[in-house]
Amino acid sequence: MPDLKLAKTYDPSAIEDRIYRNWEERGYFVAPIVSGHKPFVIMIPPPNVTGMLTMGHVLNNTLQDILIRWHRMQGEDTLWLPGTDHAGIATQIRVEATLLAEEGKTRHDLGRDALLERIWKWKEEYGGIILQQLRKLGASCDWSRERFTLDEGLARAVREIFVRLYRKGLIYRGKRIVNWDPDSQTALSDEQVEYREVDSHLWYLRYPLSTGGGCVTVATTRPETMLGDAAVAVSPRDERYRGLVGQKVRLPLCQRDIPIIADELVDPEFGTGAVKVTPAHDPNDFEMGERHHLAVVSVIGKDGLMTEEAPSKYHRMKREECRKVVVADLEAQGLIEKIIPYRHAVGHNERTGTVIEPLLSEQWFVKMKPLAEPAIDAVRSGKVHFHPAHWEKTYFHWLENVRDWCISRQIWWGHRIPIWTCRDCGEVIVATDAPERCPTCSSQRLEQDPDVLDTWFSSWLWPFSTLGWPDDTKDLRHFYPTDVLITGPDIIFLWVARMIMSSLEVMGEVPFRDVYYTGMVRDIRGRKMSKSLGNSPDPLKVVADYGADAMRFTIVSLTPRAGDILYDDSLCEMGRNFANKIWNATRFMLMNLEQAKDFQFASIETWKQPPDELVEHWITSMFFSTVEATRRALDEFRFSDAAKTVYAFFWGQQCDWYIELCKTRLGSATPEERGHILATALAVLDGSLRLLHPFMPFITEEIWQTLRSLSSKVWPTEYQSETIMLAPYPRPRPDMIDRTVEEEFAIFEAVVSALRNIRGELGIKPDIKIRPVIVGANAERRAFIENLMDYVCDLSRSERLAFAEVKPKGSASAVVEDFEIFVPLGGLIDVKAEKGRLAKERERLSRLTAAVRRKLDDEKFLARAPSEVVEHEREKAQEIEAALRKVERHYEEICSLAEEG
RNA sequence: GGGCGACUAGCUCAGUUGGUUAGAGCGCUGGUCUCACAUACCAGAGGUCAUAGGUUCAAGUCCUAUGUCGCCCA
Repeated sequence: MPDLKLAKTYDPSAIEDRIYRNWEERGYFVAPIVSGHKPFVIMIPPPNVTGMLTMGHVLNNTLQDILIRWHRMQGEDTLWLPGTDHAGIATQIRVEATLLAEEGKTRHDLGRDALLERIWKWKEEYGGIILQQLRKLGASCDWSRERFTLDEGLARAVREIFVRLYRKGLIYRGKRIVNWDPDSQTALSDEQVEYREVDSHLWYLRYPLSTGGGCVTVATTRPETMLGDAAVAVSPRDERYRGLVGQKVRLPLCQRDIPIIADELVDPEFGTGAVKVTPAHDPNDFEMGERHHLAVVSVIGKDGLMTEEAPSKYHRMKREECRKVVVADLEAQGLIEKIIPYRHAVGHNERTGTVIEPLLSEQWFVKMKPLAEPAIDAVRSGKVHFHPAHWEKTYFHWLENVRDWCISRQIWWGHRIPIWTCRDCGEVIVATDAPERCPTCSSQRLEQDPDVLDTWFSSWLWPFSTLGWPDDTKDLRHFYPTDVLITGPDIIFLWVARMIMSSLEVMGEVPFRDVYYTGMVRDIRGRKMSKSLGNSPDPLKVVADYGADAMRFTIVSLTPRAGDILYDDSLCEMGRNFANKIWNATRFMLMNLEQAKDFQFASIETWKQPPDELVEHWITSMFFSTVEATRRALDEFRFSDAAKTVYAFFWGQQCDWYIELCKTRLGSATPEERGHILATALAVLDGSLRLLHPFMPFITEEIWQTLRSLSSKVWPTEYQSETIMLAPYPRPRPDMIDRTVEEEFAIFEAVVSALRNIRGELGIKPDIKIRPVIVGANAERRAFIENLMDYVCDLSRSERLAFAEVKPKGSASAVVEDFEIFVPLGGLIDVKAEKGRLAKERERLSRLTAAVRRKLDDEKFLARAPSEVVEHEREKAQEIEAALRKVERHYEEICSLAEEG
């Protein structure tokens, strides 16, 4: 017999780590492969290897774990595959910073191989902390299948798809304007650039006409780039400048003559209608430059400093400084017409915040159009569903306007581009494995492209590369395609859309059927969590303070169906209190168990039929109603509904009513009866624990283990499972649901509530027993109440209820259904309080009556509303009006009593 | 500038295809240490559903406009 003396309050810190260790050691997380079994698979969105756990991760991973545990309990071959991505730029920057701080060296001092060695060492030592942190949440990931985007297997997948796309002509090299990060000294894709509103200025520059007479004024947000101007452009429809097109201006500070051109791209409304054209430093200008065959003058270099193509005065100036100097120089020459404050969007590196420089550069690109079309179809045709569905619009809009993807990065940490060039004959070789010699000239002097690939170029293969692709592995055959993806909408383009594209391209199948987008976790005032605001809670501290179950349950209950989630640590009290409630409900049963005899336990789902006893019949029906509602909510990704449904049952029904009623029953029970009562109560508890397990894995396991160890005799087959993790999730039993019993029980609840209301409102002391009288109950109702008499008395602290034809004088009163309850209070009655009570009730009923009458008096309503609705309104009117008449009579009597008194 | 979303009790949110008396948790007020739990129990107060129109017999729910806030794209 185990120690049943549970602590009075639940202490999660004492058990969570122990339970998790046990789960992991026993291999419960490892996904089995059983032929014929239905698999259920979720791939974790791999966090950065440099990452630390945030509340966003908590939300995201809790939802994944709920689905995973739910399906695992249904006997499916359930795989939740964890891992991290190598976060090319972020990781390299981090190690470089340490290198500089500790040794005063740059990466160039160290060289490529040595730096990579350092990064790997850093990764082994500090990388992937977040995966350790996930264990604290109770995440049931299959750690035996953990992957890293730089693993050899995933590296092969990256090279394989590169080669395939290259050979199909979908990967090409091109010279164009890219998003350049001058700090990290690398290109970025369009999706990695975040546009932020910045308060700046609009500078109006005067460019003198080469012929002498007059100036053209251009407006610009970037005066320093004027050194690289190749033209001035106006709209072809702009009358103001018609005569000037074809003429030239003399570019100040450079003394170059540049043409005035007309181009459709120019917005005549902007500034003066004339704009400067800098093909090397603006994507639109680059396009214009190509159309008009303009010179490309690169005045800003890859290091963010002014180049030698700029006049010598400005060489090696920082771009920010150069702006000031150029403006001052122009000012000195009287060439600044005006400067006005101007707010506009400036591209920043979304991770580091560095201001992006549009720069002409040669890079590798993926041609996206051919990949986008099947990806659009996949969602449009319903092969992939988005939840909430409105994200489909965003997805379509991006894919329909998709631009080519710049995939090369000028850093060292990442997948090296599998392209080699022969130094002797110039042959370009693309291969999955490093070639020995040039296939054309047999030279061994081959040089690999120095660049690496965008980290997302490995992440977009995640759903299948993690399972072994390009090999035909057992895992790939059994687990692909996956089922659900849970992620934030911020990476819908960076990741979700691209996974769909790559999967359709190489697997010919969608990577997942459902995508659930979480909201963003904000602070309680609705602000983004950020380091500088100091408003990001540490999830591990929350776990220490409240318990992982409490945090999980709270965050799931808080997550809305659409929109962000406003979070504060103190909200976790809700989850903590709930865990404590579960703990104490169990404690109650175990404390009573000691006196039970002939204890026979059977899982609630194995019962052949509903119990005969009314209370048990009712709680069984409520339980299976809850099972249905919970499963339906999970099916539809309504996580908070699911959590609240179980909560409402456990607390509102099981604890507030069922257990309270058990107390009454146990009070007068024989030892044999006690055994039966408790076996039923424990069966309901067992069922609700299994229902709750995906949400609160630790406490449910802890209690379940206690239940399991209670008896070696008669256990349901479910208990042959060593863990609740693998016990069956409660199955629906529609035959056990009885709406009639649920409705009947509601009448019982109403009687008790009415009596409690009278006690509470009239301030009747708890130790005074009341003697209620029921008037006007028909034989059926009377029998029903007689049957539940002990319960009513206990819950309302009443003497045995009497039935009468005549109402007792000097009573407080209430109307329930079609009968009346009176509580004679003799001299004790507080007439004023009772008058107030009745007046309030009268008001309420009058308002309702008026509303119903308004409808029933409306001929159009009677004529046009469906007959059921009209009928329903009629019944409602009768009921309410009957109740109102009774309450009015009671009110008058109380008033006359007051006069007598 | 274009698109998307949100607006329901003091706070955070439910409210299924229009039709039971608009709900929950927290907070608040009053009462209880009632033998599982004061992280609890019992009772109560609190909402003209952002605003203005419209459709309909009927609108928190559908349509239009406006406002406020948030996100995405340009």
